[in-house]
Amino acid sequence: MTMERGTKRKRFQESAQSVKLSDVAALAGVSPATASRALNTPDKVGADMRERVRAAAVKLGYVPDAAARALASRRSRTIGAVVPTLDNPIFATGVQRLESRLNERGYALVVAGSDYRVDKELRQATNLLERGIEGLMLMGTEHHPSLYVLLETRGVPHVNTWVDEGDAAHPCIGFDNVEAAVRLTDYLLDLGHARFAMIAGIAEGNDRAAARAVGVREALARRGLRLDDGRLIEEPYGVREGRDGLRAVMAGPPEERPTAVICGNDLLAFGAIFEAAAMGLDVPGDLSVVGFDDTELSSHIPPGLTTMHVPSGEMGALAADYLVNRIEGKPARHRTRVEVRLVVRGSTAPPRG
Amino acid sequence: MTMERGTKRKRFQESAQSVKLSDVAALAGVSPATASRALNTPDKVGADMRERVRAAAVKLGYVPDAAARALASRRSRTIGAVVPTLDNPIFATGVQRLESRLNERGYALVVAGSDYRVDKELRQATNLLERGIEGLMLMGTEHHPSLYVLLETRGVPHVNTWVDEGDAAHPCIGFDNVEAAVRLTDYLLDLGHARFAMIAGIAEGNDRAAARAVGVREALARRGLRLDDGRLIEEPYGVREGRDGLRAVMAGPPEERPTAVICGNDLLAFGAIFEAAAMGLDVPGDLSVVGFDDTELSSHIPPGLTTMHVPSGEMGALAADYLVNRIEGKPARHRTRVEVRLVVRGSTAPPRG
DNA sequence: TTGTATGCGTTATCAT
DNA sequence: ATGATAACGCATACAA
Repeated sequence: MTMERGTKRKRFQESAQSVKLSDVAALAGVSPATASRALNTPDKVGADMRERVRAAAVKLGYVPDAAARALASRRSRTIGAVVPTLDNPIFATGVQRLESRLNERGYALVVAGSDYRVDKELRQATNLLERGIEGLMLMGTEHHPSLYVLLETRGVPHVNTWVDEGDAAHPCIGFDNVEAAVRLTDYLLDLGHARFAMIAGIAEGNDRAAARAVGVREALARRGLRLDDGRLIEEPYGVREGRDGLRAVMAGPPEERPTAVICGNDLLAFGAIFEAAAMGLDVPGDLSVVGFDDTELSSHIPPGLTTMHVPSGEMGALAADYLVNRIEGKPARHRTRVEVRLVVRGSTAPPRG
Repeated sequence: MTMERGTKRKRFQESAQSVKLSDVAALAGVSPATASRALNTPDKVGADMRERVRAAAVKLGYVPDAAARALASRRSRTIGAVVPTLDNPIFATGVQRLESRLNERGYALVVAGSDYRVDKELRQATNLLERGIEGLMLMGTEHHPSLYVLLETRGVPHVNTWVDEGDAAHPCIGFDNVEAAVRLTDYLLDLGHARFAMIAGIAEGNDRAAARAVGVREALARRGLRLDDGRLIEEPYGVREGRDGLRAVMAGPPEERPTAVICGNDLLAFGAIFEAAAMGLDVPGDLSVVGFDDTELSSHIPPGLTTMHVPSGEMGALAADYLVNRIEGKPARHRTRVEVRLVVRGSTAPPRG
């Protein structure tokens, strides 16, 4: 007994098989090649043809297979982003705008988190690269060396955001964190403050946090001042941590305490403000507090947080445009600086005396 | 003159050609099939073979082509999420944990935003589907009808999060927003409040926001109370909007004003608290304010926000597990409820009198 | 355990 | 302007 089989049969999983381009072509009575053209490059095909194919596609509910398309065209129309975490609202805003702009340009976004660790960042980026991303958005300038060679090797465009690399070693969209911190500190110095403390972010694995601390020290040094022992503490970005941090840097006899506390970001500053209140300290009467980033709450929280505004969303959108332009061979600025600006609100005042 | 040509040559773009599996196989002196197995299913191959291939892969810097792999295996190891926006920190946290868990399980995440619009949600989901996602996380229960048929047709697992669908029409991970709002309102009622106002989220395109308003009304109705004219206002989620909202619902003569304001989420509640202070109202002395979600700031902001805690991160992680389990044929609970709990802090007090 | 052959669905080359 | 047809790089059914 001979077993007859069709020439074509499903070989692997039977798959709730969806309609493919050849089905559309068949229904429209054209070749797959023409169907492909009708759908992707409508102007390179006759008007009637175009419509027949389109109609067939709609009728069958045709959905192109991205994998096949990517394999054949070597284009995934997907870009990747690896960010420290989405838990910081300021990063979330950046990713939000990145996706939004990417979407407008016809690209999808794959995100991955690094937890502020260069090794995990490398793993995640490798992962995304394997998945065929055509561009990569990174945060900061401090990356695993292997990451750059990987990117170079595969010829995948990338941008470092939240930083402005003076040597232009890599494409970047951002600002000089050192200089921004200097400006913030200068503002406080000009107000007359002389005793400072800083609640910084964790420098390890976070060049922006490190740079901000450097900027503060630099500005103080220029005026012959410094952060005394115990007046600089590093904390993970968070409100709870800001409270802890404030308590730590306010240790010691009242007359030696700082009159101004500079926080590595606004979350820390919120915590510092809350803790100051809990300690019976008046902000800005007894203590000035400044932050960094400028989140939605910063302008509303009493007494209003003086902070350095960082255009997070703008950087996300610019990163999207940069990457897509590079991918599509359009002109793209290698280095673009965004404006950070000091926003003065109620949390600062000249020291008494 | 005859033009001789090699049997194999590059046909399309010359492409900074990366090394492919066959290269690795050649170097290792095995067939591509064996190389594939050595890399993907190490246990189905000899130990020495395994090592030789691995070494060759490393030496050549082999990076698999996800598109080809996806096409051949019909597996992308990618899941998608379409969320209203990443700008709400509570959503960002959910996505963060989703990605984190997905990563642990070997999957990547593609995110897209819907801006609270079902039509955009459909477009985005379609997009992700075309890109080969194997699972989809959605928020809420109100989706475009076509979305469900699409998902059904392609046989792609999905979950609705932030909701608990009583009829179990679709897989879900979340809680009953109506009931949660009832509990929150009951708490206020038990305290003795009798004049209420609500600053709700925009119900259009947001079933969670709508459900919360329903819950508030329901709880009030059970005690013979209601939201008087002008005491219910819808605002987009935001601090600024919370301020505006408070001003609106506090209109009228003092003796008719509400003693309790229920906010659709914590951002609105923050705004309400700030605006109350600006109006010279003491919270909770003159006015009780409650929120919904419980963000990082809620426990720190003076006087402490009474709110319904929503385990956003947990839902993200559970969604990841659900989707991956479904994809990999492992058992997965169709409907899982997460616990929301009332967190009482300083922003509420019995009305005077 | 390993090799051989084929097909995944699409785009692009070439000829018409 | 349209149609054949060969890759794209990999994983799998099947034979050995």
